[in-house]
Amino acid sequence: MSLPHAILTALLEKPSSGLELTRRFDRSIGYFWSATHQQIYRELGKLEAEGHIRALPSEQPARGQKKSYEVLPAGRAELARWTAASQDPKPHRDPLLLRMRASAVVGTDGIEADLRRHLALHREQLAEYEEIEKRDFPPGRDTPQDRLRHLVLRAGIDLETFWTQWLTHALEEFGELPDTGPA
Amino acid sequence: MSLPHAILTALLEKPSSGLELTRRFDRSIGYFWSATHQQIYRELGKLEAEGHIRALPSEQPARGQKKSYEVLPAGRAELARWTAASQDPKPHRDPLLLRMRASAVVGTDGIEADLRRHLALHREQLAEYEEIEKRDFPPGRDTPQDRLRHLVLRAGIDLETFWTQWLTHALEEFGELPDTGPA
DNA sequence: CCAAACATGTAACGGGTTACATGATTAC
DNA sequence: GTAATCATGTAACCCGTTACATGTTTGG
Repeated sequence: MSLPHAILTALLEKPSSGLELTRRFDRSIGYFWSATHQQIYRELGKLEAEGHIRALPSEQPARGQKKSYEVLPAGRAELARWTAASQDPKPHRDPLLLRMRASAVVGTDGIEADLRRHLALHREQLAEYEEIEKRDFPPGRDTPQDRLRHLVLRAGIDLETFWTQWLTHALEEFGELPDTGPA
Repeated sequence: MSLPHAILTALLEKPSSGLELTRRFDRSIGYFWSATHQQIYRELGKLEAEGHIRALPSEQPARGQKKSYEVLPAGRAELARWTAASQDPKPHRDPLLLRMRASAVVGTDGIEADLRRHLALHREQLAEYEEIEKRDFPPGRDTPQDRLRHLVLRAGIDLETFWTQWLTHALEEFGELPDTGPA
């Protein structure tokens, strides 16, 4: 039950249409909660039906017409409730680690190239985050809001740093590993 | 499409019944791919229908009776294919980071306690991983398989280390943060 | 014998993914 | 005017989650 709350947060930061939300989910918010436009439209419908958001009065007939939403007090209250509620951490699910474990059984042929590809992708993402940090959080001015958002970005940076280091280490091991074909 | 491959890996490491698999998914494999017994039974049925695994010949009538499976050559081939195939990294989805971002908008009331709880949980998990490392990967003896499995465990250790550090840092910030009520 | 634990399932639901459909606006 | 793009939506499928059902073995 996180998508509706991700949308409420985004709409509180700035009222938007479905497609604008989709674009924002490809950038900042999407860095730790992604969503496709289909999910977003479906969820916007639900949130409106529940009285958590409403369409800004311009009353277009619908299809093909831009429709912007804003958060209602009930929506803000629901978001505050959810944010403060205790939630158990969900177990990770990482296909790449699974493949590493599988390769210990069926052999490492072919996986090394993909490790390199992932390493390149994580390096790109890391560079992008660091660019954002430089641009949006220069030393000095920090409101409490800034500091919270910076913390979230730091999580992204540190996670990407971890992956680049781990993948580098893994590839070093592969260099020394005698080629294990299928057992 | 990872669960069937997680099961194939587990069965190759050691033929097992559904419940035994469920227990192993609560331990080692579950550290990066969790699954409930319902998922596992559903998937075992599919894998058997596809000819990737078969029940070990003891031919019990079914309900309440233990039924063990082993991997067939077709299953091993499918696992090798999947392991070597290129896969895009899936975007993260982390509710806690989402809540941090939401708390920048609706206020931080209530979230601090949950951050402490998560910190304690990640510390526990980290200690457990380090225990496993000490027990299963003593310095010295390392077959290629050992080194691959150790790499996977290191990923778990480093990820938990990241989270404990990040949460500690976040809680320090909270100590200095003037209480931001709902804006 | 009865309760607890073991062991295998079924059913319903919800969210995420993919493919497709359709109307409006803009650029050439 | 027509092709590309913008914008909103529908439909189907798969997987993960939760609740429940049912039979078997073991311990007291």
